[in-house]
Amino acid sequence: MQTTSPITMATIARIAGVTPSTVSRAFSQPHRLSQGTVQRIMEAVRLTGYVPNLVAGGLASKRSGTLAAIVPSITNIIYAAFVQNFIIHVRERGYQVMLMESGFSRKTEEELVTIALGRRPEGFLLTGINHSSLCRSRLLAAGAPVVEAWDLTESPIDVCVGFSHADAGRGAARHLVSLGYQSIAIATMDDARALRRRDAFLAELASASISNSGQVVIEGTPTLGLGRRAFGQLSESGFGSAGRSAIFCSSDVIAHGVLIEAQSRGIHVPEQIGVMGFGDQEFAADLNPALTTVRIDRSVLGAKAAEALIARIDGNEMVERRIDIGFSVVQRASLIS
Amino acid sequence: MQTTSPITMATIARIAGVTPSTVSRAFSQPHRLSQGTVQRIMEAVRLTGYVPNLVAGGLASKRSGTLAAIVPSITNIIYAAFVQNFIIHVRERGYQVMLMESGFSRKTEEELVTIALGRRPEGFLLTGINHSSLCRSRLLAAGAPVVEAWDLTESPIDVCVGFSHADAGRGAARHLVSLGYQSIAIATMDDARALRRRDAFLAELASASISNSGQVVIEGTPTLGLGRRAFGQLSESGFGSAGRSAIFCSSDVIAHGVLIEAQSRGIHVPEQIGVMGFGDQEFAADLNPALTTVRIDRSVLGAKAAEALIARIDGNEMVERRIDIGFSVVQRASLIS
DNA sequence: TTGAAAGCGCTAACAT
DNA sequence: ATGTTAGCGCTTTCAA
Repeated sequence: MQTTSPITMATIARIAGVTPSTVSRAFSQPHRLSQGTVQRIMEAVRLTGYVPNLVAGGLASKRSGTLAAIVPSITNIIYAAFVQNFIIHVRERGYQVMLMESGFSRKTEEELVTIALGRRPEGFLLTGINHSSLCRSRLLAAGAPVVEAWDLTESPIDVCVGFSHADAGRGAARHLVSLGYQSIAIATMDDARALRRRDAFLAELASASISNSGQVVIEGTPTLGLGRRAFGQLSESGFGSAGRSAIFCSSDVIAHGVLIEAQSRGIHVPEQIGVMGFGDQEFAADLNPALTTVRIDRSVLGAKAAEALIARIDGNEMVERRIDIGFSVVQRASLIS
Repeated sequence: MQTTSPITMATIARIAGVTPSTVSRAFSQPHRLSQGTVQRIMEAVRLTGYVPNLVAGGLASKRSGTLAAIVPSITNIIYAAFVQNFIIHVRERGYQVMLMESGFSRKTEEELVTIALGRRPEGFLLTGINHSSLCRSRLLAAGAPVVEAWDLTESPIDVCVGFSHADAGRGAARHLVSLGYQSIAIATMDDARALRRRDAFLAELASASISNSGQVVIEGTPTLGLGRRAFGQLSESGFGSAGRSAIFCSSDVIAHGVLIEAQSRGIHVPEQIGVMGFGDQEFAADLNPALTTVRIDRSVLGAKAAEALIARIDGNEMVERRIDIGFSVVQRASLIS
């Protein structure tokens, strides 16, 4: 479909009685043209409903006006909210985003990068710091600015913006310990970042001489059902029957499932068992009891990622290569304080 | 950023000892070339890491390989899941999707269509049948295939795929009536489709001589908090104190909020009040009690929309212009059966 | 302030 | 089976 119409810049030029280059200037630098000319051109544009072909423009100028964004999942609200903010910010700067979904697979991500490369985006937004080596090398070869979000590393492809998952895991553990919990379990997703949080979480517990009272690793996308099942398993293996117990979940959704399963088993939260989530998603504060969680500011993350990527595209070498947005623990009713 | 490199088809041609058109054919119709040639070309590609410039290709062939999709919100799981399926299907056919968010605003949608048009997508996926007249005329002028999803109309721009919201609202009302509910309230979002469901819902109640026992119209995006508040209002205005009561919510998320608020007020569902949602989102079956709802098959919707759009792009005029995917009522524990 | 000319990197007849 | 020749619709020097 050549869509729009056979109306091109030449058409407008003819109607306005100028040459195509003048029409081009009327769009890109109208102030450098005489007022009358610009007016005649705009009139012709209105008359014909002409919409400049950005694809052709991109080819000629070598600026596609396009950014590629690859996230693990767009149905996972945590990434959706993040990329939504990113998109809003870059749109203000005139960029269009091609959004792709890797499904947490490095292989898929690599393929998507290749596909995206074919459209010559001016920059890339990736999720995480874990990429296949072919993916890295392709990106490096392309020389396109790259922002890796949701994590930090000493050696980003270009620049990374996120927070330390180890610190977050440790922070969660410390919070539970400081509240006096002694029997602590964890229900974690199996993606790299969640596992990194888990490792630090368990290490911190160990250093506080609290033994890990149960662990469930969940595969796939976090859902209420998986959260319910995780708590079911833990509960049936005896967790919660001794001492002050709490469970840390690697996602608010899982924590929510745990809350529901506990409720349906007649186990009271936080009286009998404390529950802690991760993410501070929209719904966390509205649950009953309200969910204690680790807050990640997704809108700041999206904004910073956009800002950094655009700065890099604009050739700003001064951009910090490692932007830490931090996190915070939000204490709510699902844990006894 | 000209990204990738200065490697072009000419580079590959030189290395492989052929002309650029041969290289082009090696990608588009390798079977029409001698094996040796293809091999030499692919070897050169591998060697250099060459990635064809689809932007240039699109310009020359007048096929951008791109589709524009505009949804109300990507953080609303219902649209995210739908568009996710759509994307998966069209990718199989080699299409890239530029995803945009209208925020339920017709004005925004119109602007996005204009922006998208500049990139000459081969087709459009829109949400709903309600568009500004300028939006419609631009699309018509462009002559691009358009699929309007999530609703049905006798006069689509091109083709529509969805279900009857009036039927769905009526169906929900009938279900409640058939279960013997006599005091019925509704909590609805304020978007056009939800309001259409409400109107049919209330009309059906009236024709069954059941008076509407309360109505809350909610603005914005459905959240648990809004659902809780809606039930709070209803409850405080006396709803639920007389007769067999139920509340129909225009979204599962709202219904979930209602469940939580009822629980926190010590009101038992379904014993004291029945709750019915809309959408049958992933979590509906995992709530406690499991949520009765109207099921819309979002994966079928996404698939059908993709299928229809591609058929239109392929010039198939035989495509049905009105594809009804229907809906069904799923009875679960949140209503007494 | 505007025009002329030369591509951007590729595809698509048309030849051979 | 491959090469030649024109563009696709725009931007961008370089002139005037």
